[in-house]
Amino acid sequence: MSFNHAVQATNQLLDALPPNDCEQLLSKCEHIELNFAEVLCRPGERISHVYFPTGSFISLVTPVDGKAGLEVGLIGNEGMLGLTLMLGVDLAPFHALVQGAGPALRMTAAAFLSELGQSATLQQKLKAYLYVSMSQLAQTAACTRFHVVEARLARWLLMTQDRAHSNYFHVTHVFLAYILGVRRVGITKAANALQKRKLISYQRGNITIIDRAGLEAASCGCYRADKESYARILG
Amino acid sequence: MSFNHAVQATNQLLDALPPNDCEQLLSKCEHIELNFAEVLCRPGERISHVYFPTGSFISLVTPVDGKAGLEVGLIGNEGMLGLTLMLGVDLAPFHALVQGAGPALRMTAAAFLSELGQSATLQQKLKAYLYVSMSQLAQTAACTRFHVVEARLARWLLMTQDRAHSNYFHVTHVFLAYILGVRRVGITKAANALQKRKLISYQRGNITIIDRAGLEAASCGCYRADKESYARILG
DNA sequence: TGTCGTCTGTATGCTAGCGCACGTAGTTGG
DNA sequence: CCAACTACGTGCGCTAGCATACAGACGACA
Repeated sequence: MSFNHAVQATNQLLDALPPNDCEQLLSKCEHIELNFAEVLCRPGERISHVYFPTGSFISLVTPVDGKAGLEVGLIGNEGMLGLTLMLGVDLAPFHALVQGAGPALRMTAAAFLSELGQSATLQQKLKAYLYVSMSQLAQTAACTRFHVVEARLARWLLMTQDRAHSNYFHVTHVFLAYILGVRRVGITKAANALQKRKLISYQRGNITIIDRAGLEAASCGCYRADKESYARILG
Repeated sequence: MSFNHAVQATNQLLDALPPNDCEQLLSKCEHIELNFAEVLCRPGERISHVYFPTGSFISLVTPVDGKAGLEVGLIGNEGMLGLTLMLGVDLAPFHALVQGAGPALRMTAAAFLSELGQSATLQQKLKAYLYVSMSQLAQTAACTRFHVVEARLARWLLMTQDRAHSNYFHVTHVFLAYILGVRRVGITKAANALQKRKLISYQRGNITIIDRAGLEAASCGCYRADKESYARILG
């Protein structure tokens, strides 16, 4: 089966820059391919590179009590990984793992910081993106506390569909359980419920979104809230 | 009963600045008194002032589904409110309400931004503080998901004791329930359990921490994690 | 001193999600 | 073609926390 990504050539943060800045930045980037489940950084470790996903997407997970975890961010071609470098701290705050394989642009931390000093527009954009990331982190915290697994799953599928730029992607129940901080069985039940309602189809990790509108209705308001937050600040 | 605050004269972020920068900043501040339960800003609204608590502390709450809420940050004299201004966005991301009455330093948003441009040290400190705030936000998200109310309450009491600079402070069960995103009855039970274990004493909103070490043992690891995060980045 | 409002304690029935264990269906590979 | 592995489905007993309701306790103030 083909993965059918409508791969985006570039990254929205970079696209928004003046042509000169953008070209300059691209000249410092290398094109790489991210592999599924690849770990790009671990909490507390040095950040060696920043990543601008183009056709891939990355999950930020905060580990808890050694074993469990909770996703606190999802980065597609609308964002970047390594943002915290611009706060003058070169330690990664979260676990970053590749959720959707595909192309990305990569840059060394040093090059990134140097470029950041050159382009005021880049700086401004990234600050805005950081603000949005914080808002979404808080939103996720609240969502995780108050909403049932089924709604949270629906939200996650929508967010992922947006970042995969495809109605098809691959992710197992075990993985989802880790991401959402619940048991695998909880995901199985929720996914089944969504499937019975003809919103998605699901077999051995291959997810297809069938009814996007229905899925939005099944999700909690957090999905919409996130989109609005993004649009208001970066739109 | 006296509130017995060992009131700190100043704010740690300001104290860490070179004397000149600090004086300059203080000259732009006004000394004010924050009242209990006072709302300093609402999500989506313009930020008019930034606040540096000295003897007071402030709770950041993200509202959810109109009614409920969840605390995503706690600001004492180790931090400040209005940090996001330095990201070039003048909209408040959260609800800020005064949790502990007392003195604070206040500055207009415009003055803050202007001063920020003058002092590189201030900028660097605040960026580091922002990084820590983000880490703690993620920690709170995970904590809220995985830890039981009793442990979360213990953590909150410790965090608050640190910021109140006193083993005595005032907060009702209803308030705590809102902050921790649980029912009031859940707080009642948890607080009772802690009281029976002689870790705190509690009557009509008047809390006294009796056994700090015991409380630390009763809390989840998140309290320690937060402190370590703060110490590593800002210590 | 009584009354009212605020704060805390307790009871009952309910549900989402947990831990554990086992069963089943596709997939891969010798 | 069989074995091993991966991924999904189900069942059972359990617990934390939910919603609601009501009762007692303390304090302020008339």
